[in-house]
This record gives sequence, C-alpha cells and structure tokens, in this order.
Amino acid sequence: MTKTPSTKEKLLQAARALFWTRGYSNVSVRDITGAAGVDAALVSRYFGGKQGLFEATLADIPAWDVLACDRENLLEKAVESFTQPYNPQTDLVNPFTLLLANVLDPVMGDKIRAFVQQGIATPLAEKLGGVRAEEKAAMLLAVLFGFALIRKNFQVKGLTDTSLDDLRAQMMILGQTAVQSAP
Amino acid sequence: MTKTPSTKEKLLQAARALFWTRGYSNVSVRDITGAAGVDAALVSRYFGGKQGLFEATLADIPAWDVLACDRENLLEKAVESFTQPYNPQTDLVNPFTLLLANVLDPVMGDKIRAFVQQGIATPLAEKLGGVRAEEKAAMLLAVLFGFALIRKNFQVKGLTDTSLDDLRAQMMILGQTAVQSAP
DNA sequence: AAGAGGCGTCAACACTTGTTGACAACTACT
DNA sequence: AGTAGTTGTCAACAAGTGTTGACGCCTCTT
Repeated sequence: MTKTPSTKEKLLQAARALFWTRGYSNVSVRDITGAAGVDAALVSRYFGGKQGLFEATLADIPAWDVLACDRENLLEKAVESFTQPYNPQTDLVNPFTLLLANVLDPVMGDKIRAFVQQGIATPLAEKLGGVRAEEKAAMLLAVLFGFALIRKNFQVKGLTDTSLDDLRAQMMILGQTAVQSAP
Repeated sequence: MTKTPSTKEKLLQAARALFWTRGYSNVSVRDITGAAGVDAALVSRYFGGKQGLFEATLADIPAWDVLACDRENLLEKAVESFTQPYNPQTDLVNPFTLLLANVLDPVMGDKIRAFVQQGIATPLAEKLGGVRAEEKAAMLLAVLFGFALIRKNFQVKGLTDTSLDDLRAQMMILGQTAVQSAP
C-alpha cells in the first residue's frame, strides 16, 4: 500500500497541479493549502514563501526524457510525448503547460525562459547537430509547442476531435520538415 | 497634428499595451491608470470595471486581415503577419499575444477560446476548404502560433537571431506542409 | 517526570486589489 | 445668472493577498 504523503509532498503535489493549469499569479497560497488540506502558514515555513514553493515545483520537473534517446527515434519520441491523450492527471509530468502558463509572469518569466533555453532548446540542438542546429531545434519546438497550445489550451476543433494516430502522423511530417534545413 | 486622445481612448490604449504583454491577472487597474495618467476610479466609471475594460480591448481587435485575402496568397499573408519584426509598438495590432497571454486566465479563458474558434479557426477552415478543412486550419494555426510563441515569448536562440527572410522561407514550407492533407 | 524539538493551528499583520460615493471644476443651455 | 450634465479628484471601503509570531500538541530522550 502507498504510504500517506508527507505535508511537504502534499503541498508540492497541489502546487504543481494548480500552477500547471492556471499560472503563478492566478493561484493563491490559500488555494494550494486548501487543496492540500493543510494550513496556509506552512508554505512559508517549509518553502520560505510562495515563490520558494513555485521554484520547488520547477526544480521538480523531470528531465525531458526525449533528450535521453538516440538521434534516430528522437522525433518519434518527441511527437509521442506531445500527443498524449488529454489527461490532466498524467499530463502533470509534461512540463509544457507549466512553462507556458508562467512565461508571461512578471517575476517568473525570466526563470522560465532560462529553463527552456538551457534545459530544452540547447540540448535539443546539440542532439540534432549539423548546420543551423539551433534554428532547427527552435523550429521543431515551435511545431510541438504550437500543437499542444492549439489543442489543449485553445481547444480548436480540428485537433481535439481527431484520432491520435492521425495526429501523430501529421506531426511526424511536420517535425521532419522542421528539422530539415533549407538548402 | 494629432488631436489629444480622450480619456477613454487613453485608457484603452494603455490597457491594450499592458494586457497584451502581461495578461489580465498580471495587470492591476492602477497599473493601467498610472500609465494612462488618469485616476483609477475612471475605469469603473467608463467601462464598468476592470473586466469591462478588458472586454473593450478584446472587442477592439481588428478582424484578422489575413482572412480577407484570396485562397492563393493566404499562406503568404499569414506567414508575413506572424513574422513581423519584434516591435511592441506596431505589434499591438496583432491579436496573437493578447490571445496567448489570456487563454490561461481563469475568468477570461472561455472568452478567448470562443474568439479563437469563431473569429479565426472556423473562418480559416472555410477559406481553406476541401477535405479535413478544420484539421488543416488547426495545424496551420499550430505552426503559426508555435513559431510566435517560441520566438517572442520563450525567446529561444535559433529564432530570435535569424534573418526574417530565412524565417519566412522556413515558415512557408512548414505552412504548406500543414495544409496538405495526409492521403 | 521533565525538558526539547518537530509539527500543525490560529489569529493577526501590512499590503494590494477593484470598486464606490461624495465633492469640486468645468461646460452648455435656458 | 442660474441650472443641469459631464468630467475629473480624492478618500475610503471590503475583500483578498502573502507572511509572521505566539501557542498547543505530540513524541522522543535523559
């Protein structure tokens, strides 16, 4: 049986779920502690404040496992990780929405941008290699993030109701196009 | 000479500039009135409150002029409108960032989604026509919005420092791929 | 038994938020 | 001149924000 999580873990879990969907400024400390079922004062006690709690959730983001696989099936893995079924429960491990939800925040924006550049874009460019690696990596990220944005956040009709297999096939074509350098 | 704008116009202008960059919840009424140089009480007087002011800026969005041109040069116009130089002053007429900045807002999200679907995605699908028009339109939007997201918001290196001509060429290829239906 | 340290609860704080109503200044009309 | 309507100013409000310090409870050690 799973042992009951500690208060610190309960706070982290609730914070991640809320920051993930609504962004730093749209979530209050009392929202988090209310969802976690603990007192509001414990956020300052355990994490030094709301900002510290947010940074703890940020540090908690798993390394994007796509970066760990070979160059050949990198594209396939990337597409797969961005076309998972729409399930808030399991999607928590996907850092995408947390990044999107907070990049505009006046205090957290810089942190988010630095994370995307150093933790995602630069390693991806190194993995891709070749000429104009940075540009190709950025284009691929644009395709992936744009897809997730239109599907999950804007919920535009053509992407929310199509089968995952069809979507993945389309995304593979787009991804391959993105990583091919113009002559 | 340009006649001095009325208080209402000054408020709308400042509100658009701030909501555009930081999102609804990250902007306070006093931020706006401070930038406009007017009293904070006038927001409630003229627009019925902060929410009314936001909706006024939303109603102020010009119809996406790309939707007005022919089917042939639609793609070129769309790419062009999304690859303008990074200029906050002129970019105010581009609805993109206002939409992105507020789609996650707990109170404004629904309004934004409805606007994107009815004001952009559906007309674009009708313009594209053919089989799977909705899907193709959504994919094209994903490419366009994803590009703007990675470039302007995340400021990833490969897209911020490349020449506009190169970027446009790349985007044209991606856009054409997006609107081609899989067999 | 007595003390210490970790853990949670409660009330309160200083501050910002959006909004309101009273009041003054000005213009336009009779 | 007098009056009505508009427009801007000021102070204040209630609600919500993040944070702090005092207090009580439980467990372990001596």
